[in-house]
Amino acid sequence: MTSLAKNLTMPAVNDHRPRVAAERRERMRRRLLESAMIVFADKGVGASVIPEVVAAAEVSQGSFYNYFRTNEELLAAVGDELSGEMVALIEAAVGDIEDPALRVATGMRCYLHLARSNRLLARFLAGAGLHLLDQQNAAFRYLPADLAEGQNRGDFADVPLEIILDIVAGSGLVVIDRIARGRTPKDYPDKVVAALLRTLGMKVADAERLTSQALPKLKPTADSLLARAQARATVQSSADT
Amino acid sequence: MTSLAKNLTMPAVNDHRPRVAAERRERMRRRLLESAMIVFADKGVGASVIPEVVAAAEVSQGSFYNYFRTNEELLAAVGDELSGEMVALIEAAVGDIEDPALRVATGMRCYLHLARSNRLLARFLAGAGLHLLDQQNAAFRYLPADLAEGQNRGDFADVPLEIILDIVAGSGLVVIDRIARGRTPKDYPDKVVAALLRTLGMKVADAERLTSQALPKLKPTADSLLARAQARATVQSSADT
Amino acid sequence: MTSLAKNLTMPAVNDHRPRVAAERRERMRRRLLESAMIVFADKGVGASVIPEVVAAAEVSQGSFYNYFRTNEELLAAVGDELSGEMVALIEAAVGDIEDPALRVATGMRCYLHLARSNRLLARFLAGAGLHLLDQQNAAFRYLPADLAEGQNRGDFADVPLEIILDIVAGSGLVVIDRIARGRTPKDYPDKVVAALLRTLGMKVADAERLTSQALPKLKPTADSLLARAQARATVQSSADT
Amino acid sequence: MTSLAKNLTMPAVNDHRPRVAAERRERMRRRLLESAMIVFADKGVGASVIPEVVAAAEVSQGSFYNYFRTNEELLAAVGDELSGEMVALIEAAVGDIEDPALRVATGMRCYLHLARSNRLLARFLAGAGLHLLDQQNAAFRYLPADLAEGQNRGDFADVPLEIILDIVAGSGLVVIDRIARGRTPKDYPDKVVAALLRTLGMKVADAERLTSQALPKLKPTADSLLARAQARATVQSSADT
DNA sequence: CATGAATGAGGGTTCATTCAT
DNA sequence: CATGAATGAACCCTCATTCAT
Repeated sequence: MTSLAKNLTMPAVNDHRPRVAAERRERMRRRLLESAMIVFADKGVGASVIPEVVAAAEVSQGSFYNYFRTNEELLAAVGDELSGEMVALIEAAVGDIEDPALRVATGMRCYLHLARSNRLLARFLAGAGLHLLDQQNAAFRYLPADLAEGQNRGDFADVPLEIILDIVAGSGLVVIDRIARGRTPKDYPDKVVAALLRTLGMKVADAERLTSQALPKLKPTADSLLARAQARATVQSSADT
Repeated sequence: MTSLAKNLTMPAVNDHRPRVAAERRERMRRRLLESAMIVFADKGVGASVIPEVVAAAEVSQGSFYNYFRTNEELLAAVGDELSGEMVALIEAAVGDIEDPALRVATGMRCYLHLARSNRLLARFLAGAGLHLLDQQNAAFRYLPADLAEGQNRGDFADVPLEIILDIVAGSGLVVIDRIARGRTPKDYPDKVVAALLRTLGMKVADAERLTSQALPKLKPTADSLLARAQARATVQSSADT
Repeated sequence: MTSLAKNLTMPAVNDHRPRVAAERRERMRRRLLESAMIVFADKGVGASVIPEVVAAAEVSQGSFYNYFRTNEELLAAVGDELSGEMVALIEAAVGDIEDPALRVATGMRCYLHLARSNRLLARFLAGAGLHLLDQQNAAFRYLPADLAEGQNRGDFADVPLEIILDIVAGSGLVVIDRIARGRTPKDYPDKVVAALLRTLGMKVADAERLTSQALPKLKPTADSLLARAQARATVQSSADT
Repeated sequence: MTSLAKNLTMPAVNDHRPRVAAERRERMRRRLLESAMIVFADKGVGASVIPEVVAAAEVSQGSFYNYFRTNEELLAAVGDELSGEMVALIEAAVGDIEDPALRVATGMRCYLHLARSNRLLARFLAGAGLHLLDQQNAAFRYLPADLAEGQNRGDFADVPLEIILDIVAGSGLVVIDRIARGRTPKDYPDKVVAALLRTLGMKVADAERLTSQALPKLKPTADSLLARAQARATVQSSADT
């Protein structure tokens, strides 16, 4: 690229500084989000993370307040970012599935498998408990419509869907807590989802069939919060030992 | 030794002193537990209740430490007491039921209805989140055996019970959170339990049938923590308005 | 003893109760002093002994205040009692010695050997530091006169005695601290006293001679604070291991 | 890189910001050390100085913990600083003296005279009691070697030096306590040192001769902790009257 | 915008002391 | 007198937040 081309595509030479500044700002924000996710996963969302976050991010106390004003704002930011990344991953995996029952089943399996392959995520979500149920739980952006569609097609029985949603949310929480704590078998998520399909009125065998197909790989991109925080957390905890 | 001699050597058999002291101590402990339950219900289980508990109980800070040494000890005491009271109430209601499926269904309905009729309890349990799942959740003392029995008799399908337990726990949590938050229809608990019976592999109609029978009244005694704390909390919140 | 004889020697039957009471009171006081000596030896005289003292003495908090009103009063009582016992023991051992220089030397050796054979005493005195220098330091009731007498007879050089007293006091303190801390050779006290005789202007050889004679045994009676507290402390610390 | 280029790429070389910050931090630290020395001198080393130090330094409680984390750390810092200043002063005064006996004698005299001319120092050291004997007591960095040298040259008798060190330490403590408490004659330190030389086996006359020479002035610099704390303490105690 | 010191509020805990029984 | 619960003052410490540089 010649310097002429450069001048054509980029506004002006004195726009250089602001852009660099914006990039630096963005890098900083991401460092903070990574650290925050790790610390929230460690200590839960209830309490006093700022000191540890700034320490982990190697940032001054004062700087923190240039990015987030309260604990809650920080938590919300982490929750939003994670929610977005999870939805994107799962959407990519299930968007093409026509059958609503299979789409629901596969989506839920993806969600749980994702947590199972990213322990930091599981610990964060478990630590968040009921705090993030509405915003973050990817489920609730798509699930209602899919369930209704499945019900219309007769795949699910005629049961009240709001109650299904509550049960799905609660199951997700406890199941992810179990995943966060320790060793769960590889097919644990699948069995949970099969059970939830039964809750929807499916027969045992049908539920089993819908949850035993191979799943697509869910791979967060290298610059995602999911990937970066997981990497850092892994490094740290091995360093601890 | 004649009773005359006894009167000469022992100063009037005033063994009522220890007894009255023990009673006072017990009353104080109960005052603290009531206040603690109320405060936990307000602020959640995670953090810093002692100052508020002390204020609510109108007791000095120092006194608190004559009874409980940490936040956790206090929480455990409240949890134990509530757990005991709930188990006693529910046991009384379902102990005589022979059919395991009906017993499970009725027990769960009692649990949720109890929370629905005692908002303070619901708020406490919701605030406790995952913290008390093992100890307090009355469910897990009886549920496993009842489920196994039901499965043996063929009332439930042949599904993995550990997963059922996770789903029951999670559902309980979120459902109670919803109850704690606001207006839920009178039959909300029953519908939830019907859904959980489906999770166990029951047919829709059977599940419905098992959850539509009249329930026995669950009435905590007047000196129970459930009743006393609820009474105090109601008084306070009306006073607040 | 017949009951007649009893009536003759003892004031009257209704004096019986007060005497018993006084004895109980005295026993209690001694229990407290023992415990206090042990606790002071453990934690030093500076701080917060009352809770541990009442625990060690197995007495209620309230009772304590029937005997001592403050920390200092308690410390003073222990100091007085120990001081008295030590003076009595040492006086018994050196009272008959005519030669003032030998009397001084032997007295000081007794003092240090006593501390060396009663580690609890050493730890108490070391912990007391400068707090008890005037009252407790047995030395200062007799030393001035003995020193003056020795100086008059020409055994000691013509040196200012107040300064000698300061040095003796200070040496005593640090030496006892060393004894309290750990292993000191058996003749450590003797060498210290020899050094102090040199401070008084004696020749090296003379000092050595005066401090190498056999010492009388110093044996606290079984009901002395020295003996009882030492016994209890030994029991406790072996129980700890 | 020319200095022109430098000016373009680096924002005005404002590396004075860190420097001025470090200076402010250092001033604060010194304020705290001054106050701490004064408070330790008042209440002794054992206990609970932080609130008073904070008050004396007119600093918030929170600030204190930006500098020292515990009572002990604070004490150690004061002790280290004082130790360093005292050693420097005395070293300057005696470093050139060839004769070991004279060096020892002069060093000890300096130490005591310094305490006598700085009552705050005397009170601090007396309050420290046995706590700082090893670290702070300037003596013990140089004394052993000097004593050994003197012994080799035949200036001191052949006596066990460890015992001498104990006696010197103890004497120092009690003597400084006396100085701290009240009026001592101007030559009190000299007489003490003469006595200690006798302890080393010197003749009365020799000891006297070595301790009667004029001493160099020991003048702490105006920005030393010794000088500044003394100044502040004097101001305060006159203000109290 | 980054920095990091200063702040003050708040929480946790211990202890000497009092007092009803 | 013995008891032990109740008290409140005092201490230790952490943290969110602000602000000068």
